Amino acid sequence: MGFGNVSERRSAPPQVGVSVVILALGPAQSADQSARNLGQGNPVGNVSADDTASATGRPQLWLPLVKRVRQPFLGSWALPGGHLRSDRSLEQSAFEALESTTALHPRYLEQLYTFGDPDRSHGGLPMVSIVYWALVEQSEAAGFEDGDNVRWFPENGLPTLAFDHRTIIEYALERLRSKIEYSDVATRLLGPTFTLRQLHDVYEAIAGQTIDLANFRRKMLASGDLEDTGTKRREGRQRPAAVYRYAPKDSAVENASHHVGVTELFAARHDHKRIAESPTHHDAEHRDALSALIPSAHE
Amino acid sequence: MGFGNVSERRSAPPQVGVSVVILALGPAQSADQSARNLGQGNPVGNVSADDTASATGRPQLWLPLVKRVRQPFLGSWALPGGHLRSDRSLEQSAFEALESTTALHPRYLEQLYTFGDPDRSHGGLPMVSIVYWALVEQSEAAGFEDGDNVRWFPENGLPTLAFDHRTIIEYALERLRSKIEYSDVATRLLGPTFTLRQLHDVYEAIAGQTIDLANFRRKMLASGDLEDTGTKRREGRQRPAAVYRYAPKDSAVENASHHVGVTELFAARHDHKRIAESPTHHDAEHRDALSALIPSAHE
DNA sequence: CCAAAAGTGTTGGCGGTACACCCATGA
DNA sequence: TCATGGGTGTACCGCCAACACTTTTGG
Repeated sequence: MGFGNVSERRSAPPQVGVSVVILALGPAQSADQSARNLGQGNPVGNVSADDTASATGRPQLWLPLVKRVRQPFLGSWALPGGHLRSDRSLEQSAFEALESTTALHPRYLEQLYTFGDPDRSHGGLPMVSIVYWALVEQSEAAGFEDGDNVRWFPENGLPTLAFDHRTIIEYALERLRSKIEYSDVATRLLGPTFTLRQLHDVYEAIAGQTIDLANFRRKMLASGDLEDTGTKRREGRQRPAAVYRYAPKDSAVENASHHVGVTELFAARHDHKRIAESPTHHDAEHRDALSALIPSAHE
Repeated sequence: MGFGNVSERRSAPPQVGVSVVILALGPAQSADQSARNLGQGNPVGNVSADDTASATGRPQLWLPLVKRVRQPFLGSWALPGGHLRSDRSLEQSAFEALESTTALHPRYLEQLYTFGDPDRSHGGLPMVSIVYWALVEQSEAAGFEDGDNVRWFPENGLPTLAFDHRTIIEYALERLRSKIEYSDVATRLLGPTFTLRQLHDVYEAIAGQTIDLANFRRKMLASGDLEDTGTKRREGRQRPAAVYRYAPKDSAVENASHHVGVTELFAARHDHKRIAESPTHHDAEHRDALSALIPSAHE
């Protein structure tokens, strides 16, 4: 493939693209399905321990991928993305890449990392990829209808991916696992209301480990960020559970950057950490629908 | 300045640059000096000798800036940086930008964020800036010698900065404050060996709050990542303190991704969080001196 | 030259909070 | 079977205090 000789490629500025890792909760996958999809991809991080998760019907992360229509990696699955236009912000570009892939509305959008090593192009032009990750609301099977070149895959059953997209997805999952510990991202994967059991299952699914339900319940209720809607919801055929809504108290005045105990210093806490991944745009004067998805809007 | 018409600029790919926020410990600044600097953005250079440093005791963060030699923002201070070449990795580019600014050796290098909003160019060409942040070893005054177009500024006495570089620096400081809670970045600001008092002062300086010395000592020693060198060092003229070296046990085999209690899930811990900011290059086969600075190298 | 003072290094204890683990009750 | 609440033991941390070691200072 002739993309010019070495010196030309060295002097030319790299291409800039924006890609998105889109994550949503989906049904648990049975063991054999998982085995089929796993193929030879050999998933890395995922803890061996609990295949019981699928048995219990615990939800699972799914993500949409698109089939490449050109070389290199023609026919391989890849992250949704597109070129960066000079008149678009990075968030807008990521949002557009997301919209063109799934009809679902993102409830969270955050920059993940920028990949730009020269050897990641694998025969293509040198490419800098600014990668975002997004959370979309749980879609009951309906949202998982696959388009022509779009297909949803379970997180532990990914196909062979183009470029370094496998690494990127693993990194996005790490970020999600990390961020669920101190932010409200878990609620972004559910609908506007949910039961504590649902929230608990999401935490367990993403963390990949069991979490004591009693302590989880106590902690969530004690956080003051959950509001009882007063209604009840029945998941199975047992006793209905109380339905909650995520409604952070904020209070905005009191917790600006006051005395943060040493506890906070060693054990990260909500407010302190939320800004860790995205800059605070102090000078932003207008918040539109897009910026409401971006974590900096919470500060 | 004719950069072409709107449609040309819209269709053209944006420029890609790599900038670095370089941080180092330096002497503390007295109150009036900092007030003076904050006032009209007039730097001190190295006027403030170490008398105030030893007086107030607690060290402070300093960072080098370069004076712009072209429009826009000609004459303003800005972050060190340069254009991204297609044959350089992002880390290499950041490292080169760092090297061209200060003779100090970085002990830490991590991608911070990528800024690419169209309105940040302020009359220049649209520019995507991939920003890294670096920690260099404490330099006793000697390292703070200013070059022609390079000058060190204390973190709380920054001049007026070009573009959105002020925001970027604030974000880097947030990242540092956040990361000091669960990683070893504090040791990167000190030399290879240090007393617990020194380490404690760094934590207090960055966190901006007092930390109980007894608990700090207990926690640090209990972490198992500090190794007693056996030697003693005297800071003032009192009893000498034990000198430690950062030497993580790692053990690599045992702590891969085992049972992480719910404690870890809500209160972030070392190993779990360390990967939160930078991807793990599972396929990297060769680690050179540069990659030893990158957090992923610790995984 | 010696003793007390001064200043920091180092260790221990007490109390409160948060979490792991376990149990009880009721729908 | 699951929702909801409670209970106990342990580990960590904020806070306070005591002791150990080295130098300075006043006789």
